[in-house]
Amino acid sequence: MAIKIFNTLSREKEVFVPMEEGKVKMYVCGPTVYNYIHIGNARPVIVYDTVRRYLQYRGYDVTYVSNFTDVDDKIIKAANELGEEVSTLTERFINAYFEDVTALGCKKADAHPRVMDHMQDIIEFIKVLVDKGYGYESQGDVYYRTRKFNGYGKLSHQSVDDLKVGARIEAGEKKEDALDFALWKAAKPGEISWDSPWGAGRPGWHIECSVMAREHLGDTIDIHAGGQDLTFPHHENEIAQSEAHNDTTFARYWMHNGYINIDNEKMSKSLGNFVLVNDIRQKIDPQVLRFFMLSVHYRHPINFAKDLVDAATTSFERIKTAYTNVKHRLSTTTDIVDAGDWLTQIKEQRVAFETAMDDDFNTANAISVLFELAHIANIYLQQENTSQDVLQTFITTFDELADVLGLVLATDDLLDEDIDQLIQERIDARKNKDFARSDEIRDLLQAKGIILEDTRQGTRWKRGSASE
RNA sequence: GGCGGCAUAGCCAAGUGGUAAGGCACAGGUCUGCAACACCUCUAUCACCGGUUCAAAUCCGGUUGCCGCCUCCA
Repeated sequence: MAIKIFNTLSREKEVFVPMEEGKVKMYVCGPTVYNYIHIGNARPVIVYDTVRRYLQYRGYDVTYVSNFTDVDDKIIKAANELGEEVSTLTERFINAYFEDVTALGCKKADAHPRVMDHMQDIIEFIKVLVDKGYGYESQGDVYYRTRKFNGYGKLSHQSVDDLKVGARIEAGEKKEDALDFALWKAAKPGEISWDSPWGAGRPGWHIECSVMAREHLGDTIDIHAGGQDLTFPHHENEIAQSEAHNDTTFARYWMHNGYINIDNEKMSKSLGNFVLVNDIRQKIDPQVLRFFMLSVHYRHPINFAKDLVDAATTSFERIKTAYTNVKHRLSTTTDIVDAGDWLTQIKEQRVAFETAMDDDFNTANAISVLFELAHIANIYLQQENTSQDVLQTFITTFDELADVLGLVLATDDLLDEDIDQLIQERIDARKNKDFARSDEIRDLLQAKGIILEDTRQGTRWKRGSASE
């Protein structure tokens, strides 16, 4: 089965065929680092990390690049307000970014290029655009001549004339056309700036991605991804810049993820409903956040609300419990019986998982396969005798499929000595039918977040939320 | 004005022509010393109207409601 990707360019699911067999070049637009990231920023990071993981699971050698925008108006503003150097500020939030997304189970990209480090490349790139007639200087600014580029509007499926209706024309316009956008902005007094053939200034917002994608991945990349809102103008402009410069296709597959709402409202500063990953992950298990995000198809909107996250916590728990219970059985029994058709059943689930992921990374369905696997495992655990082979295959399958989603089902299995002792004491108490003492210990441990479950194979425990 | 998305059970959410996955919650039952975990059973004709078809949640037309982009934005 082939992987299909919904390509914004064609607005259709297309069979994914990378340029070079077995290799995928992928670029994901990263954050502007002037604050902690919010959960809306986190969605693309999680989604495309999952895309990458699945491509790797499928055997592709993936080169994954995601940038940091560390030169920008908002950054300059924030730095001024805090009386901080721009680079100090960005360094701080880049570190925070890595902490946040690592907690969310995202692997680092192969490269995390920054605008600061590509200033010369950017200037060279703009020079070429100017030489080719796609760029023009105007009072220290350099603009891109959108009407000169034939394909302008092909990603957002808008004609240049339709776009023009909505374009804002500011007073003192220095552009030839309202649709033109800045490649280079002249520095205002006191601002951080770099020397260029057009005077001191800094890059426009869109040029960085064109340049860094090219520097790290080449003229053409396989997958370019980002949030839905980047389609226009950001990605449209990237195409205009790169294709005018490189004389070839910039990105072959464009992926765009949907938005996150908070309690059914758009997350916005005016509503004051921003949810920072850094805050929320102190309260909600980041693994649950990831599970929650992946439980909805990436192109659909997600509504972030406490009730829904609570439900996700319980749901995710079901899978983890099944996993833990299989492990418990594996460690407490040595029964050897024939595997029967169980291995086939497990295999079927793996195939179902792949089918779901092949279909434009349908993680919602992939997760439902995990539930199905958990269900089958639970039924298997009811068997009098089990096969080590089957149990182990359950574990391996759980591990591998969950890993594609960046989820970890294993929990640490170390207990404090005194807790271990209490569990032992309770086992003895139950043998002696001293249920009063037995229940007392169970309540005591539950208060500490240890949940006990008695089974035919003995007492097992798991961590849960500590009850008060 | 242009482009696009969404509307599926109490809640969340898949499904885009063949008669509604999965999860949470609820109810009944089994298991258990009790419980927990789990298992079994029960819970929808898919916003509305019309059309195409042997057959539509799924295609076409229309209506209503919500949302996004066109301006910094994941």
